[in-house]
Amino acid sequence: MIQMRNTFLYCKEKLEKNNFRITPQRLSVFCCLVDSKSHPTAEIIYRRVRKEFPNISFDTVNRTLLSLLEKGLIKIVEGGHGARHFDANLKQHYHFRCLKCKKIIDFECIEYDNINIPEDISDKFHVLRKKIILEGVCLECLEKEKNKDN
Amino acid sequence: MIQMRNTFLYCKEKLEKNNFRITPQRLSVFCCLVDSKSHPTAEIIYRRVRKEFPNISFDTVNRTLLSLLEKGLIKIVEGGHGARHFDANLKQHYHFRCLKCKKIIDFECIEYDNINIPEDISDKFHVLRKKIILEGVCLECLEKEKNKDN
DNA sequence: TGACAAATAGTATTTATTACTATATAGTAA
DNA sequence: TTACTATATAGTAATAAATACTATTTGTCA
Repeated sequence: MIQMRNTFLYCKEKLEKNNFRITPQRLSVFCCLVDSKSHPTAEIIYRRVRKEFPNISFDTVNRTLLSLLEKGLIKIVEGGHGARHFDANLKQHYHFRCLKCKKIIDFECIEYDNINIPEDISDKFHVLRKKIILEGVCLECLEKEKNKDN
Repeated sequence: MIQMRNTFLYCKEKLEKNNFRITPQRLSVFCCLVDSKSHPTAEIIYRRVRKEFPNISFDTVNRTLLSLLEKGLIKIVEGGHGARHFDANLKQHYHFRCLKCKKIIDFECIEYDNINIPEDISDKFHVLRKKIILEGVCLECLEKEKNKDN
């Protein structure tokens, strides 16, 4: 994310621009995700926000995430299994998924930024975005495999 | 799929090569998916196979799909929502997803086949495959939108 | 043909997602 | 500052998807 002065101000501004009411819960959920370097699930965000708002409900967290998603303020990172992950990094980027430990790594790539949309697709569909996911095994998991075999 | 003599023989052969026991249920599930042009969910396959095996259990269908997946005989097509979809088309191809009606369209693309793996990724990970998903709105849904507005 | 590892049916459990309703609150305008 | 109202929230329930369990059955191979 373009080096921001302050998560709180960034979030507040974004919410205002998108006609959201500024509630402490909503700000907290949004800030929590923006500050997160990984890709938390709704459940994880729920647990974190509860430290600040002990009786926030899961529904509020989830609903907030879905409404932020709808306005394009956050994105979903598909894990390929289990609960969905959220991501507040709006800069074009791609993901590597480890099939063993399920970790998801972000990366940027100019080549990928510039790939074309095939004509037979752009003829028939209005393409809004692209997702590129590389799948494989991370070095840690490869090591573990090796040790097992010996 | 490379024009196959016969779905049944194709499936049987693949199962044998991968040390699967040849059970009628397993063959039926696999054939059902291979014959499907779309990307059915486990639930859909379950309903279809039940016509042939009225008391097959959902667990058997799902377990079969997961074991085929593990051996690389089939793939998962992520819908981005709801239940996961399966695909027996092993030829490298990509997907367009309509964000409105959720339909998933296959397409092939030589440019995409040839994109490189960034060095900083191939250094740190053992990449096995890539997924490219284009997202947007299909023409049918665009039309529906227009009609609504008027 | 008999033995046995593996697969299945039937069902239960867990996990993830979405929905509901009474109450509370942010934003607005008097 | 206060009162109003649409929206958001807490608490909980319901639905949907994925996985797990066990007694029984069935492929496979000797």
